[in-house]
Amino acid sequence: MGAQERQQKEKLILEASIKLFTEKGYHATKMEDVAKASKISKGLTYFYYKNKEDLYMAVTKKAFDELKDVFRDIIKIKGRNGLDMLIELSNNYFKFAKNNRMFYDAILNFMGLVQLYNDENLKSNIDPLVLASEHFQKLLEVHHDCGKIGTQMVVQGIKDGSIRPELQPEATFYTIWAMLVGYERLLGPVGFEGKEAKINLETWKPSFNRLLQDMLKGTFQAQKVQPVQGSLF
Amino acid sequence: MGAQERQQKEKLILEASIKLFTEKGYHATKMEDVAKASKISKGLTYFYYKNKEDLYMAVTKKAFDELKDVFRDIIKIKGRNGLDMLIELSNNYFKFAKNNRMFYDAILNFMGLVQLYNDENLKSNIDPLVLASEHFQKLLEVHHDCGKIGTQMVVQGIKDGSIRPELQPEATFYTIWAMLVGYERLLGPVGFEGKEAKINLETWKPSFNRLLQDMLKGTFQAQKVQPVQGSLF
DNA sequence: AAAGATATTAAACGTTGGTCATAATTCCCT
DNA sequence: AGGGAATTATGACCAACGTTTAATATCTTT
Repeated sequence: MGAQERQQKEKLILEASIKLFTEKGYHATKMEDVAKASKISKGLTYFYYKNKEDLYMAVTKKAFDELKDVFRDIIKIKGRNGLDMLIELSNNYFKFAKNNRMFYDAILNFMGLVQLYNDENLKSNIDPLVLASEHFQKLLEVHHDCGKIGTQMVVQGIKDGSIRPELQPEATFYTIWAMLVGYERLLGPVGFEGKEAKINLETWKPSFNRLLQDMLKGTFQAQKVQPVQGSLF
Repeated sequence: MGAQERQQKEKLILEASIKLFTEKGYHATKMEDVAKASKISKGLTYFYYKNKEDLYMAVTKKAFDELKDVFRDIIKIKGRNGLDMLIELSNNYFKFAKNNRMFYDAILNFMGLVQLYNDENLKSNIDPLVLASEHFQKLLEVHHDCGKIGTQMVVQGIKDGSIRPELQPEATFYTIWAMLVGYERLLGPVGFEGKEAKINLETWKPSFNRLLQDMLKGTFQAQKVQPVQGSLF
């Protein structure tokens, strides 16, 4: 069995675990379930992955890859200005979070891990085996890849005039991404009843797009807007 | 032992667990550790809390209470306009997340749970014992309390003229909160090296405050800003 | 084909969340 | 006060599950 076949087998286990994690969640999925679904013995999973959490890191890597595809699908289409790209990105980002919840949760979980990782006092809370694992290390390398693509969109927008030139591309994009993270987590599930309208991610989108435009084009100004639900700015 | 003393004992267990969760994290803290620290037997902890996760829900409730105090401390000081309140709130929010990481993580974890809870397909992923627990139910009731206080700040701002009157207070506040959530999670740990400056939560704050003002006052407009680090808008 | 490296298994281990039978303590009624 | 019911408390026990290990099979190389 060469490196090729080994990768094949790793992939088999990985995909079985993705299926199970998605269906039942991380905790409800037992290592034996993964083994059974991969048609191997339980022990062998520990030959390919250091432990359950390491396996989850591999899943997380896959999650970032998928998210990166969302970013790439947008930037690869030519003939659109940067601002429009960012607006579509935001829509697709929410779609991704909704349709790939397990992946998205893995990404957020990793962001939490990074917080521990960057705090010397808390680093010890991370399982040493995970810390040392190649999957985790790889994630530390690549978890800004999406940010890099997004930054390109801002650069593009500045070039084509759809975004104010005095903005710092990288910082600007991370600001937008931070908004997306917050919106999804806080408003995605809420759907609470405001006094004037039902508020949820769907009714919010127009407001968000508007905010984005105002921020990036610098055209924000007080104006009469109809008090229609979702029309925040 | 009346209801009073029962509460006392619950509190004892709760505080022991808070201490341990904070020190070692949820998973590294064993129920026996909690029992030992509370000077009771392990079995008894299951008399007062349905299971470990239920105990964690009680901790989460405490976390929300603490966060609510942050909100209240700001609104109770009179003589400031709504916009200034929101700006100070954002500063204190980040401080809270940093200085009470375990609590803050509990809050974010609960937000994730709410996502499952509101999706009929995923509701079953929540432990039935937790679903039925009074602590979880209570959380469902109160987890918007902070939002209500924040909304009051916007209302106040509209009244005193520091915030544009056409904004919907509730929707506006949740937009701000969503930003805070995203900033903290995404940028808090990052501290990455941008091309022009080191970017982290600290250098970001001025930009964020500026963004807040522009959004709420409607004074956003293209203008020359020095390309100083952190001065995004 | 022997030696060595790699892959695979089944069984065993150790930890730990959760349960249970039982005991101690408190409460309440006559 | 006495006795029985209700409550509070214990710690041994169990089952589940992540992880390890020792033994075996398979492939690779020389």
